[in-house]
Amino acid sequence: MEEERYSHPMAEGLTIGQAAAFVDITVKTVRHYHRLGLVAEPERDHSGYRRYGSADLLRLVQVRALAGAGVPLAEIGELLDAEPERFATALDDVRRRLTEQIEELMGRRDTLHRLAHGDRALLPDRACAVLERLAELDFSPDYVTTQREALVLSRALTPEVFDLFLANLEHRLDDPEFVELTKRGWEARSWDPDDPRIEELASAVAANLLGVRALLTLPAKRPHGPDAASRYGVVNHHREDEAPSIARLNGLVEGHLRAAGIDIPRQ
Amino acid sequence: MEEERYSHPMAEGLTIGQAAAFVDITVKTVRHYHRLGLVAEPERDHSGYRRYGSADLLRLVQVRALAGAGVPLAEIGELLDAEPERFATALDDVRRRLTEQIEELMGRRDTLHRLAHGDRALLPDRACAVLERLAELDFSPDYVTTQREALVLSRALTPEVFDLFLANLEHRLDDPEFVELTKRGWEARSWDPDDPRIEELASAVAANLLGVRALLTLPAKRPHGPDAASRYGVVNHHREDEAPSIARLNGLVEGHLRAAGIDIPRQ
DNA sequence: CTTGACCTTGACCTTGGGTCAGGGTTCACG
DNA sequence: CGTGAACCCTGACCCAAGGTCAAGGTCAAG
Repeated sequence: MEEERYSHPMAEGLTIGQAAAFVDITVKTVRHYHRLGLVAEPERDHSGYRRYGSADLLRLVQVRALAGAGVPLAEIGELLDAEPERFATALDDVRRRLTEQIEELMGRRDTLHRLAHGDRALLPDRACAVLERLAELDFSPDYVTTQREALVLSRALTPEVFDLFLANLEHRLDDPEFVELTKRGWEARSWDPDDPRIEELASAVAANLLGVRALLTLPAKRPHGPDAASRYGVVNHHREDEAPSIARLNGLVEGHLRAAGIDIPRQ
Repeated sequence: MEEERYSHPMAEGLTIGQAAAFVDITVKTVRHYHRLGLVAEPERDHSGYRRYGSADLLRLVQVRALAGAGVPLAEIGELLDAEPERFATALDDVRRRLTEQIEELMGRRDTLHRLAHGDRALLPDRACAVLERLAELDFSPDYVTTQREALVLSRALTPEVFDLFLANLEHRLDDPEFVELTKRGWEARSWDPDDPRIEELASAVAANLLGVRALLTLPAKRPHGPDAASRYGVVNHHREDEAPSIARLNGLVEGHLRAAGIDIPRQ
């Protein structure tokens, strides 16, 4: 009776396809595990097919459970061959890693949520409020967008002056003259860079700004490092390339302010 | 003043390293995004360095937010260039995917938790209870292990007989004679396969089993397909290769049962 | 005797980058 | 006015964890 069992070549175990279905993975994955030495190669039958016995299947189940939990394949081998206590410790480790991953993903989901509902991902609430106020004051959407971008850049590149920038916007928006001058400045985008009205406007803007000198004073703790200047440059001259007239306007205003003793970084 | 800006080659924007630090990624990653066309290559300065302006930085921030949320890089490009409403829909989609991922990870963590606390990942509670009972009845740990493996295999490979297998164990463990015979059977592992005591033991075991014929009747719904026999074989002859005497004992018991009219699959 | 479903090996593709090699640029210090 | 450190450039290869394709052998059923 038993000899018959061994003389029947087909019954010596499961084929790779059956074994793979057993642990719910693909045939290719099983072979991958063999190549990595994670699961020993089983005996082959007379035609070269792998034949899986119970021990192989159990091993596959164990490997799959760990791999499915995110344990790198390279670690699974030694882990399964370790003593029970080390195994238990390692399992706990894996569980902690999983928990961390879950929390990180939840954080990302929140970020995305905020991204979907405006710019709350990139800017603090105070800045969002200012942007909403800009829209209420009937500034053009393009202007609001440009200011939003400038805020984002300032926050990231020159955090020391971000608060100053924000405070400026917050306070100046209460000043109807400033609002009016700024809207006119935005219209200047379409002017010729040599338009004489630009100089006039620059003088008016500078005078208005100089009305509250406290808001023009950079913090004593000036930024450091050789890239400080280029960071200022990126923020200060954001989008100027789109409108040369604006570049000229800004340059003139800066000149006025410097002439009045205000410390404005060059570039 | 402005000419000076443009005549100063170094101030035309941030270098790749500064830009990368800005969005908190590596230089290599930024270049990777360029190669994928996700972020347009910025202008180069006179020495061939990439120089990043505000628009580039904003784009990098957006790309990073999406990539960080798990959106495949290949999709990010068209997503960012899509109209706002399609973008919003896509964002919602991404959020759903993230939620799914989180739930899957939590499921894995649970699985791992059960894996760490015994075999509850692989076996139903009823089976775990039986295994605990085996330990209480003072069966050797090796025997318990072997039975556990047999249960796992049976559940996966021959689910139609798994319940029968389990019911058998549950009921027979109340029978002191069965317990005694089984322990003796386990000791037979170390006997010579030709030991005459094996035949004796096989008769006793068969007689005991035949005491409750209901537990020996396979379900009418027998398994299907050409691999049914090999599946039975794997379960029935699990670990026999380790002890030829056990193989002989099992064979003899099967013979007795068949002689008594019990339907036992061959192989 | 053919058909279709398996099995075998081997070589290359994928994603999101990391690492190495070989060379050019810029900057601050002495 | 060097010189060293810290950048930058390109290009080529490497990783996990498999997937896909190719070219052929094997098996059971009609």
